Amino acid sequence: MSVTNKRVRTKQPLENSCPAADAIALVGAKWTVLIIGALGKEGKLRYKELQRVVVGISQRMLTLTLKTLEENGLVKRTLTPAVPPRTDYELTPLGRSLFDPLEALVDWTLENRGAMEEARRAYVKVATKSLVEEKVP
Amino acid sequence: MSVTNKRVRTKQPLENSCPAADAIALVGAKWTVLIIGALGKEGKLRYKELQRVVVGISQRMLTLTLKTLEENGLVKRTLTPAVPPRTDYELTPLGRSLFDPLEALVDWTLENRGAMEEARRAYVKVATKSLVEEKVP
DNA sequence: CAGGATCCGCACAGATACTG
DNA sequence: CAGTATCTGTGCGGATCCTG
Repeated sequence: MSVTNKRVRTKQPLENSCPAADAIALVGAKWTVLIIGALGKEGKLRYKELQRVVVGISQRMLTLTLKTLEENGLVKRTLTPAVPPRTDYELTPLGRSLFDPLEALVDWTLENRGAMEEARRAYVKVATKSLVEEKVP
Repeated sequence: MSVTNKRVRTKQPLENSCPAADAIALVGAKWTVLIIGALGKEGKLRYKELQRVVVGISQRMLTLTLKTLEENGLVKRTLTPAVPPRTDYELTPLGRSLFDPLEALVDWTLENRGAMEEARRAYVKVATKSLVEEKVP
């Protein structure tokens, strides 16, 4: 195939459930959120800069996700042919309109991350209680 | 293991990237969005009702996702022992607070679904143009 | 520098059958 | 009814090497 590999989120076998299930899957995808976030805050970025900002992403996933985002009209790719080739990525108006609701979601997770972790530890405690209280009298 | 299988979103090898990357992964997961959405709109629902509302979900994913959501304090499970066993699920205050930003995201996808599809078709057109214009003169 | 191509593990998720 | 247990495939995603 022409791209590094297959597309991200290609499968959409459950159109019947929610009509936007696949769109949610794309929009809520891990790297999508981080890339849109990066481009939304930093503005226009080159390939390498994105790779540095979005820590931990592999070249493959960066290229792949960017390609998918470009395909869906969320990101604009500007190729400047030069001796060292230069490619800039920026949000389209559509991509920028996604930034706000996405940031709201990110803000939520940042605020309630602690509460979730606390709930998780509390859950583990009760779950293992019946076992613990016999093994550790 | 005590649960049907392994947990959803168990791996989190990239804590270093964004501190909320895993939380985003959980919160943005396909079934999470649909279940929170269902419980947010319908209120308290039983297991079977959820399975009917969230069309296309398997018993496994329903149980698994609910378990994860309960573990993270987003969903409260109320078990009523009876002749036909009855289990109700509802959002916790934390879960309800997630509903708004999540709905904003869903609304965005519903509004811009068309624009994305259009961009996708336009993208395919230019991508295959060089091929098409020679094979179909 | 900005990707493309390929190999491959492993978690996600579906289908099915079985319990309390 | 409300789950659990198991077997299985599919494709996401990382690592590595290669090109214009």
